[in-house]
Amino acid sequence: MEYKSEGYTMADPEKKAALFDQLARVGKALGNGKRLELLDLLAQSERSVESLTAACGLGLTTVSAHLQTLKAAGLVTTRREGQKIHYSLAGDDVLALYRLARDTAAARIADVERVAADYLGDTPGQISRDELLAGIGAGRYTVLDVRPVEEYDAAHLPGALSIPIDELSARLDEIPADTQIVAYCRGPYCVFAHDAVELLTRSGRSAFRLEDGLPEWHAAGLPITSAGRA
Amino acid sequence: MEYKSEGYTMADPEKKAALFDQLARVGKALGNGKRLELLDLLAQSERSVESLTAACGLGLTTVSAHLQTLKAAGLVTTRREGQKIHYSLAGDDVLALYRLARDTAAARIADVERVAADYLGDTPGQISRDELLAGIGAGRYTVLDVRPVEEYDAAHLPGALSIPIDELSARLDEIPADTQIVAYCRGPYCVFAHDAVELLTRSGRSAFRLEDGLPEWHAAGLPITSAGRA
DNA sequence: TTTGTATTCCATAATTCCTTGGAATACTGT
DNA sequence: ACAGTATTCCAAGGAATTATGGAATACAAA
Repeated sequence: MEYKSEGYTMADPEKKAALFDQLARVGKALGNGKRLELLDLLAQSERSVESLTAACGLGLTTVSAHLQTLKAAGLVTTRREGQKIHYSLAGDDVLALYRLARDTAAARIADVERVAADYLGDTPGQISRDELLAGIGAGRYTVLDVRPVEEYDAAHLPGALSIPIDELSARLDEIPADTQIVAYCRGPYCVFAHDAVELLTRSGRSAFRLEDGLPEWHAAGLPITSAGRA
Repeated sequence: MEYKSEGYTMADPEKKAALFDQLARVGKALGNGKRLELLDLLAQSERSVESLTAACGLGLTTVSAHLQTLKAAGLVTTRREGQKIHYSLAGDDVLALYRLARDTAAARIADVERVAADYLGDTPGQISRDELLAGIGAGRYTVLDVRPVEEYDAAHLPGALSIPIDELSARLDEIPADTQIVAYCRGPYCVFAHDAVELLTRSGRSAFRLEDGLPEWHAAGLPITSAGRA
């Protein structure tokens, strides 16, 4: 019994529990794999419920319910345009929170590495943001964005070429010859750049994967190009 | 149907789900009020299961189960000493994660403010870390640590005086006369400093609350005094 | 106003989480 | 070895979460 009962006036333990239960709502929102997938998508660009549904393998109403949970936790906001409602991250602090939770899991849970390797396959040659920045200055690389066009349109690395991964094999000739290629995608747990590098390498090109995706580039304070809407 | 089906080779959605489920384990661990209370305590100092049980109003086995969850998520580690097992945060990154989740909730969920006010009572006069640092240099303040002695022993602000909140009314005479008092405790959602300031003010002293607690001071990279064990 | 579409609300079943006593385990200290 | 203590494991009931169709809502477009 090291600790006294702290019984000078004794703060109400029910009120304390109510407070921490409220604070836990953010954790709860982060505590579901499908919701993390949704956040990962929203970290790229705002998207409608329908579009998110198509991308994550759940029913429409289920996705809507998850989005309600995220919204109630203050992690996402909505904007109406025409008859669609576009969800987006509520701010850069939310992106930071998502990344920190994800990276903490990766750093401290041994299983993550195993499951990630199982999903992503072999790790291709990678370069860091710093290496890419240096290489861009020297004109050494062609930077390739292999995400869906909508995400490229929302924001992309300056000077990046957009060829979505599912069109890559048919559009190889658009990539300047005799350059090294650096492909990037949504982030460290996105398969697109892995697959792109594999395909490019099989086609005889010299290709690398940027070790992080666009959200991490943005979070690092590096410049991005965004079309800006209308 | 904005997004193509991404069906070039189609990564296995089950493996993707398995990966994000793993990443979600950290969020799950943060998604329970009682576990947040435990983290808040562990942010002060390492503690045994028994000691945590006394402090949080749950059964021993319940606390043990929560600690297992936190440990499985990699957020805490254990150290045996004698017959007790001491739990502590796994690292400063875990503290950063806890703080970011908590502060995000506070910033983005309106209810938090209301429930916090209900628990903490009236907000006393507060000063920031910067103001305190400036004032210490000028010898203007007596810094008062009102947490339990064990937490003070683990780490405290340089030069702070230790008087636990439940002994404060009996030990008022230990506080140097004719100085302003700055009381601090576990953090923004701890009542101790609120109560201390109220008691001191009623006793005719000039007292303020440091707006954050020791963990935030430490996280800001400011110096602390720790006894070091043994 | 009417029609059509995107999204949310509701009810429900399957699953997982929380809490708890009692039993089992892993040590320490003698 | 033996007794004692701190902690974890186990089983079980109750509560909360998740996924899902069908109905209701909130708009926009005509």
